Parts: sequence; structure tokens; C-alpha cells
Amino acid sequence: MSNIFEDERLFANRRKNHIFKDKKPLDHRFLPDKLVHRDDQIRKIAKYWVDVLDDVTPSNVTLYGKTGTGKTAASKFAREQLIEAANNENIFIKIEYIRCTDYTTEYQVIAQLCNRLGRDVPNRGWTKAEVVKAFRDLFRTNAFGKKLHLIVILDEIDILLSKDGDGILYTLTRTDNVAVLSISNYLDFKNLITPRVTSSLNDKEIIFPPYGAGQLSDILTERAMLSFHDDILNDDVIPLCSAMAAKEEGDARYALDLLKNAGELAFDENSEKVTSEHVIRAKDRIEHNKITEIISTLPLQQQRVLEAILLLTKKGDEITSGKLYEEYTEISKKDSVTYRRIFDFINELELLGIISTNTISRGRGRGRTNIIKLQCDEQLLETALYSI
DNA sequence: CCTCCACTGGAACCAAGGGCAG
DNA sequence: CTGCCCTTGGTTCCAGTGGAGG
Repeated sequence: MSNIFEDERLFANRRKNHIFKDKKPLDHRFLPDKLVHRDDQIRKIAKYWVDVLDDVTPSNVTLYGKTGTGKTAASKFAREQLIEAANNENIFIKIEYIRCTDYTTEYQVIAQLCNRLGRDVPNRGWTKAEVVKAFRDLFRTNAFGKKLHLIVILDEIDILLSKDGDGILYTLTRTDNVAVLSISNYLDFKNLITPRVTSSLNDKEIIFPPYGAGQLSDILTERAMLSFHDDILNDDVIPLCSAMAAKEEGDARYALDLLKNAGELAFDENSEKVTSEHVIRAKDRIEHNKITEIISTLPLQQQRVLEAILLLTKKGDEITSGKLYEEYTEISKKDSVTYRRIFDFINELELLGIISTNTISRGRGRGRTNIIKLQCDEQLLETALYSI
């Protein structure tokens, strides 16, 4: 009796050679030896952080830029470099990377920092003040024998700020020997910060502009050398991926994804080379996977809302919020959520790009109406919804 | 510029998970 | 063990807003 996983691995191994050498460099989390086209930004980070080597708390830094513009990679790269330099200088530095989608409140971030620095703190139960005190004691009491410097990288900080306010920045910037590097997708995230924090944050800003098609090409070429065998990619593959990703706001992650999926398609079909036609199909596949992924991870009530939208769309009716709620309660029977909650769901779904809304006014005495439209393929949605 | 009601912001509430002092 | 206090993520409740057709 054979094991299906062993079979699959054997099967894959036997053929592995022909397209991919190593898929890892095509993952957006892969950190190459040098980051092309981000020299300026990395140098700026270094300029602000270098003080720490002289035992001085460095400036707070903020990185701005759309998704896939290399913010996270640049900060991780700078971290590696600084740690290396600090080892030579015999300075005690910790640089902790926190993704704010994983730790969404001030308490959680501080607790996580404590834990990583070796101070056990429960995830719940303590007061915020107790946790903050424990955190600050790490710096005061000489717990490590020498002075500890901490740089906290807060990735996707806008999420944390909009959920839990700016208390986290207040606490961190008012702790000795702590510097913050915040990473935000939005330029206007400063609106979420109150004046009491702005003054102490006093940060330096670094902009990450979207990559142009040419720059994306350079990135892909470098990664392709690491991950594909020689002469596997047709000449037009990388330019096409780059052009398509450049249109998607210069998103390098998307470009890498395209290339990887194109390679996988070529592999699955046992074709000799990766062609532009594979890239085109990779695009559909990515789109498809994304939507399925989003839908399957949606909370139950939101799925029901989607289901209601789907049913109404099929009927061909114009969908208004009121009608949607009727249909929704029909579907979920007793276990339904309030009218108010539905609006939040609708907004979230719109943010995810699955639906679109358009508010119109019907004039005096008729009030307003919100017209809701499905923005993704009906068939795709249906299979995704009912296959869970 | 009025009006109406679909939407929004915020407080309050709830249940679940957990620490700590008696 | 018990009671009390903490955070958190989800919800409900209610008092506003605001936008465009008239």
C-alpha cells in the first residue's frame, strides 16, 4: 500500500528538474541578498538607525507605499544588516518585527514584545497598565546586564490604529531606548494619530513609490535566475508579467505571483517552456484563487449575506439594502444578525472588491437607496459558497 | 433648501478566556 | 475553590447625519 503524499513527492521529484530549481525565491517573503531598486530607501533607514551603534536611541521612522512596493522587505533587510553591524560593535540591540494584522491591540503588541524579550506575560488577564509596566521594567532594571536598545517594526500599522487607537505609539515612544519603524499602506494614516502622540513620534518619513515595469523586470529577472532552470522562460514572459503588474499599481508581489503561477501551469502541462500564454492563464488562476480564498474564510454571517446577494442577483432584481436584509433573514432564519450589522458587512465586502454599491436618492419623501451589485463571477461565487 | 430614511458613530452589552487575592 | 477584575471580539441599540430629487 502506497502513501499518496509519498507518491506525489516522488512524482514531483522525478520531474522537478525541468522547470523549477527552487520555488522559494518567487515567494514575496523571500529576502534576497540585495534588494534591487530600493537602495535609496534602505540607505535612508540606515541613516536614521545608525545612531543606535553609538548607544543613542534612533529616530522613529515611517515607511509609506502601496502593497508590493518592498516596504516589508526593505525593513527586514535593514534589520539583518543592523544586527550584523551591532554584533561587531558589541552593542545590545533587539529589532522585533510585528505584523499588526496578527496583534491587533496595544495590549497584544506589548505582551508579544515582552514575551519575545524573555519576560513572560499572559495574553489576557492582566491590566494594560501592568503589561506596560512589565515592558518598561525590561529597560529600567538592567535585566540584561547591559543597556538594551529596542526597535519595533510595526507592519500594517493602520490596522492597529483604526482598531485600537494610537495608545500603542504613545506607550512605545514614551519608553526609553525604544524606537518605532511603522509601515503603512496609506498616506493618510496620520489622521488616526492624536496630537498627544504626533509630538513625541516626531518621525522621519520614507516613501516607497510603485515599481515601474522596467524595475519589475529587473526584480523578476533576478529571482527567475534563482528559481527557474536556464532557458525555460520564453523571452516575452518576464516583460509581460512586469507590464501586467505595473498596471496593478507596481505590485512586485503580484508580479512574482504571476511568474510562479505561470511556471506551475507549464509544469502541470509538462510543457517544454513557460510562455506568455501561461502568464495570461496564471492571471485568471490567481484571480480565481483569491476570490475562493476570501469567500471560504469569511465568517458565517457574511457568507449568508453573500448568498442572499447571489440569490437576488439570479432573480435579476435590483438589490437594495432593505431587500437584501429581507432575503438574508430568510436564509438565516432565527440565527440572524441586526440590520445595523449588515451595513458593516456590506462595507467589508465592498472593500474586498466582491460587490459594489451605489447610493442614490429617490427624492422627497422617498428617501435613499443603496444599489448593490455583484462584482465577481456568479458561477465562481456559487461554487465557492456551496463547496465549503 | 427641505425632507426622508438609508446609513453611521459610539456607547453599552455579552460571552469567553484568563489572572489573582482570599 | 470563589469572586472579582481584566481584555477581546462580536454584537445590539439608539441617536444622529447627509445627499439628491423635488
